[in-house]
Amino acid sequence: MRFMTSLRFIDVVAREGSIRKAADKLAITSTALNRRILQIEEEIGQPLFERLPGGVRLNTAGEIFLQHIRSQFADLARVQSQIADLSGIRRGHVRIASGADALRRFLPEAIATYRGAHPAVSFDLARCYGEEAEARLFSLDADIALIFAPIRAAHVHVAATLRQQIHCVMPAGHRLAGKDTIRIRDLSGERVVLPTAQSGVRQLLDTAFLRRSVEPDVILESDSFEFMQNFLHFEPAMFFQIPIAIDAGRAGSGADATDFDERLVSRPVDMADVAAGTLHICHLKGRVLPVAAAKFLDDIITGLRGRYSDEVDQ
Amino acid sequence: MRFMTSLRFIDVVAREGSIRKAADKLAITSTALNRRILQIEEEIGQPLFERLPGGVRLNTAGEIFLQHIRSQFADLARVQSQIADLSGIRRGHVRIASGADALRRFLPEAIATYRGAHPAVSFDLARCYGEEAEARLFSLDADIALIFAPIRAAHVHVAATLRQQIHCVMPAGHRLAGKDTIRIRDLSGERVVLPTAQSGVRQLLDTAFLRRSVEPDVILESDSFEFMQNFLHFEPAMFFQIPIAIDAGRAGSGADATDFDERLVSRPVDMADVAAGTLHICHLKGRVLPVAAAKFLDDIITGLRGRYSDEVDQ
DNA sequence: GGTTGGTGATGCATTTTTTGCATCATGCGC
DNA sequence: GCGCATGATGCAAAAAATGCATCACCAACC
Repeated sequence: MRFMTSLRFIDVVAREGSIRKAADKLAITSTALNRRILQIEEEIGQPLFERLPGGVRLNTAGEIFLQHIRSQFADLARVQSQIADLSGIRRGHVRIASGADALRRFLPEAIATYRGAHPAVSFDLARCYGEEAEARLFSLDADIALIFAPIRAAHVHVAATLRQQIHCVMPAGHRLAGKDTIRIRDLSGERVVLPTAQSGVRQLLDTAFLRRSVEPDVILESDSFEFMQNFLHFEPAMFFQIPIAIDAGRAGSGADATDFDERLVSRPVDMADVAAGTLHICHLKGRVLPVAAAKFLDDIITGLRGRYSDEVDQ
Repeated sequence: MRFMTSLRFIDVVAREGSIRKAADKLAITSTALNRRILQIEEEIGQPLFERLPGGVRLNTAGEIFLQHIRSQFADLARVQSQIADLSGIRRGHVRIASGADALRRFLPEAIATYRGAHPAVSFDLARCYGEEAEARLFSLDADIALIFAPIRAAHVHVAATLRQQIHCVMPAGHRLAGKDTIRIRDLSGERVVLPTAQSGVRQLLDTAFLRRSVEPDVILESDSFEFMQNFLHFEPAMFFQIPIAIDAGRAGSGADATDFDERLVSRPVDMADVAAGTLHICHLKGRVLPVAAAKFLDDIITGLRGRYSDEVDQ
């Protein structure tokens, strides 16, 4: 889009914090970029950046203008997908910000299913924690966010929620593997691997341990499910996750997904000890999503409702 | 705004229905304009106009894209006014679509008052009937509309309403001038001047005449209050209007404005005969108005509430 | 049926704009 | 004070937009 280049340049400069770095990234000279910015500032009638010795930074006017630029880009993408839609080719691009939970099994299958129906739609998947996911919605870097944590910002619209009980995962031979549900007090002194502090699962667990005055033996912290799962093959510890990280979420699959590592078992934590957390499926409030994103959002909500009808809301 | 020119060109071409005419209006050659349009169509990946022997017309993709362009312009104006606002100079531009009623006394004073406080704000005032006013909101050619008629379109947000009883205006010596309220049956055979069929006042009157089976002697139709008012100096007829067309709407002025022609009197039509109409003060639903427009809207609603507290809603 | 007057599209020379190079001025950290 | 980063600016080259002349097309009209 030729007529948008100058605006895109401003976005990049703002992100890089330096005209020269941005120029590198954009494969043009810093002088050309510098002059484009000076020109736009002149047209606006006010500077958008403050010049610091180490680079540039947006001033207030710049922040307002940048937000406008980003919304223009998002809107243009929506319009393009709408236009492409009328010619029958359902093409488009969907950008998702998701926590590691949903990203593991649920989204791969959901996206593959969607792409089966609409092969011209491409996806962009960013793994991030709640706060960053919200920021991505706001900066229009993501269309849809799946957040397993409380929603902080008022500008986020929650399209659907899914209640998820925390599960313990442990080797099949673990002394607690025989139980149907795990009580928090069973974990006292037990070797556990915790997710990172930013994760929603971790926050629920911390609350529970504190409330029940239980102190497990925390041998490791990780933000990678794959790592934790493989680690359990070598040391008989346990880690925690929510069902959506195990199930693919498709209707008809069993309580545990068929291909979940058979040497491990997953048992729910008793609801009396740890409250169920909530997976929020959201987008930016007041924003009209591109056709593809809106359709995909609709599809995953419908899919979840089919699989977990009781736990889905809105 | 250099980076918006191509988009503005598309808007003009769509309005003119011809590349050459648009080129004239834009003071460039048709070839340059033609190529800009071809280039954008190429960037979009689809034609936006269908080429007809007598010119061009938007196709569906073009209509979608044009709507996007207009919303971009409106949004840019808002952003600019927001930016200007931070530097203390409260500058801006407010575009109003209004019926003749409000345009007569109310808006001149309201605008003058506002400009007294914010001299850098300029105004644009288009006189039009209900449907056109709604269209102007939709095409983003107006920020605010004052419509004395039912709202038809769903995309219009009504910020406030003002109930207005219809009044008869007649020479002071008219045989009905002595009455406090006028009954519709009093008008049977009476010489009256009616507003044009599109006006909200006319529609209320037509209903009333029909319901009461009263047939006045319609000697004239006009859409100009000034004309009707002056006409009454020469022939003892009567015409109809709503209070806001007489009052300036300022708190503290009498029941009739001080400078209302003293050879004429205005008497309300009995409420049993003609229902009060509603003046709608509205803007486009979902749109964030520029600072100046939002402030002005707020001001006039506050002003009306002060003057007609009982009749103002929302 | 040819003519006229309108439309948008296109090749080529010209003008305008943008870009890149070299250089300057400035401020921070060592 | 020196080195090293930053953004700004003068000037020439490259790229893009523009204008002119012309073509192809269609509808209305004589």
